[in-house]
Amino acid sequence: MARSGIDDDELLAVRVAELYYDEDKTQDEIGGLLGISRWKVGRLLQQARTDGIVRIEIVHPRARKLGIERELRSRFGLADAVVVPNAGTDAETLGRVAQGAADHLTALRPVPKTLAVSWGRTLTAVAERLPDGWARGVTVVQMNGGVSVNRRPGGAASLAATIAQRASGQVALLPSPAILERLETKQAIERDRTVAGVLAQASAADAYLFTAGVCDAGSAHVENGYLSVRDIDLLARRGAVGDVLGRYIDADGNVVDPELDARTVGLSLDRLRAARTSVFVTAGEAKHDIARTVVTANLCTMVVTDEATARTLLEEE
Amino acid sequence: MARSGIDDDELLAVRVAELYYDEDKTQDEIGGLLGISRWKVGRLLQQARTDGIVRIEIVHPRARKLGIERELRSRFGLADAVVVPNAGTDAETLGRVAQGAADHLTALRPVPKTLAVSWGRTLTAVAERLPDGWARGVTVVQMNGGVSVNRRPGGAASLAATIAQRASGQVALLPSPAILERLETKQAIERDRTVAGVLAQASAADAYLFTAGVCDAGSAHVENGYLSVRDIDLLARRGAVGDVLGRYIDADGNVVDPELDARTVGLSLDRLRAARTSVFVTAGEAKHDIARTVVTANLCTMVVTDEATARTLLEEE
DNA sequence: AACTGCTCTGCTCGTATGAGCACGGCGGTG
DNA sequence: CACCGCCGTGCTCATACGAGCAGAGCAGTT
Repeated sequence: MARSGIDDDELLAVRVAELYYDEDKTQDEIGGLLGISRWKVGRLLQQARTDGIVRIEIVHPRARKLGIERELRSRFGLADAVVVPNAGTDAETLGRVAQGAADHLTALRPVPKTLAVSWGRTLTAVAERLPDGWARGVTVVQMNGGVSVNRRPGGAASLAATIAQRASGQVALLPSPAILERLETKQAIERDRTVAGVLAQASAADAYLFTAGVCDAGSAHVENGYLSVRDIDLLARRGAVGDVLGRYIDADGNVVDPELDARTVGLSLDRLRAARTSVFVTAGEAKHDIARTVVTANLCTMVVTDEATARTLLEEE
Repeated sequence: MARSGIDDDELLAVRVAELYYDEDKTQDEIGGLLGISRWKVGRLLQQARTDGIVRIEIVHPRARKLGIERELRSRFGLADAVVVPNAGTDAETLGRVAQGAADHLTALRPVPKTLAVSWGRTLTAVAERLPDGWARGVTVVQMNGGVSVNRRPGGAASLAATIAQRASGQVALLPSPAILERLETKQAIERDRTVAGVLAQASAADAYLFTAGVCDAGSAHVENGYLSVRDIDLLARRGAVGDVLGRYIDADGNVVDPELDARTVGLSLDRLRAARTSVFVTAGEAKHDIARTVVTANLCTMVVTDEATARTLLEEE
């Protein structure tokens, strides 16, 4: 049998770690027990930690991966990052990420006077988890068109309203479809006083909170009739990896179909890119590609996500 | 959504644990950062450890489960116990247990002058892992009959010889089958000077090293023709859970078939039970039942096994 | 209201621990 | 052989830490 590469010191480190962590002995006691100096015991413990013999893990739904967060910040020049451990199911993971985003938003300083939001299942989950009084007097503004104003709880309007209400603030809804069939209609809607006002407010927001969608037939845009399955297929063929604020982009962050983009109501990606504070929330493997795009194309200043997504982002490019 | 029972202090504990273990901050720093006293930080860390929020794990093939070992000792009044973590496969787990047994044997004090051994795949694995010079001048004696003297390496004889050789000692082989067809033959063999001498030596050994077999058709007794599949079936029907030194016993440790037992060559279970030092080595789920019997029937003073087996033993009876 | 028991807090103090340094052995080099 | 740099060791010293205590709040009881 081939000798495995187990060093003598390594074995000693294991013994020491057992005595220290499992048996709660002091380093001094261990030294006496094993016939080595207490300093060597300390060094072995350090070695055991760096070699991964001793693994310290924080097991909690609200736990965060600070090491990965640090890497994300430095690699992508982000102002902040929140990474939570994956759970057993995607739904649970989404819940954790949403909770992380809610916590992050609550702790965000300076507190935004105006917060622009997009919509989607992810943000709905975030809104649900914001505690009452997470902030005071925040005006919440929709920044892209979407499902109609009075919809089931969980719709775009309800989501924005919930966030505002729990901060005892106002909400400014954008009464417009996400994408219009004709350019002229879109231009007309944008000239509407209400719509123009909301967009102007969104443009001047202190902070942005948004998610991204994947480019597939299950998208909310298809579900709501803004796009057909054929449109999606065509976009994918042209390299689209997903959408941000209803705008479909390729892996480099460029708009795939400028004509379609011109018919899309909402803030421009350039405006988003210029924001001082924009929080991107994403969870799940399906969104890895679009997440990579959002982060590398500098569409956000902060990201909230799960560990698996974060690790994918950090894989050398 | 139902509020989960996550207490405020628990969240704080998670936060504290992250800063302490992931970020290597001091408790004082953390206190300043979170606006609590450093003593509270210390208390939260303790709480986090006892609540299982912080899990410290020693990941190494040679690692041991000292906590479980302690429980085994106190529950069953054992002189010592060695428990190693399970590996991915049964073969690997067996290797770890064997390594644990080899380490334990090497460290055994007082060093036995005479060591009686049984045989089996498990003990073969132990012998392989004993380092040269694990002891000096130990006489190794077989304590039950078995496969013939000169067999493939890994056979009963080779196993005992290996153990002796690596301790620069002598070996005393028991030249006898495990089970004889007729009682008279067995008695005749026992009268043989060599056999009687070896058995007497084994009877007076300072320490015993043995394993147990399960009662199924794959047993070495069937393989070697000492028992037929029908015999095994019959034994199982009469409550046998396995064999120790070739003697089949039920869950309470009683010999199942006295007539068969009388035809079995080797130390009696009572002699084994009376030993001051007897090390029982077992690995794998298949042997859980017989392992429980050996331990509860006081057939050993020390046990070496895997974590899964140990946990099974500790389940309330 | 006064009392009592309970929990939670922040403190004092002795101890355990980690950073940094000086020493000694060891192998390579002129 | 002397020399030198390197690694592993055990030390000094400052500091982080935990045990255990005393006081504050708080609810229930008389």
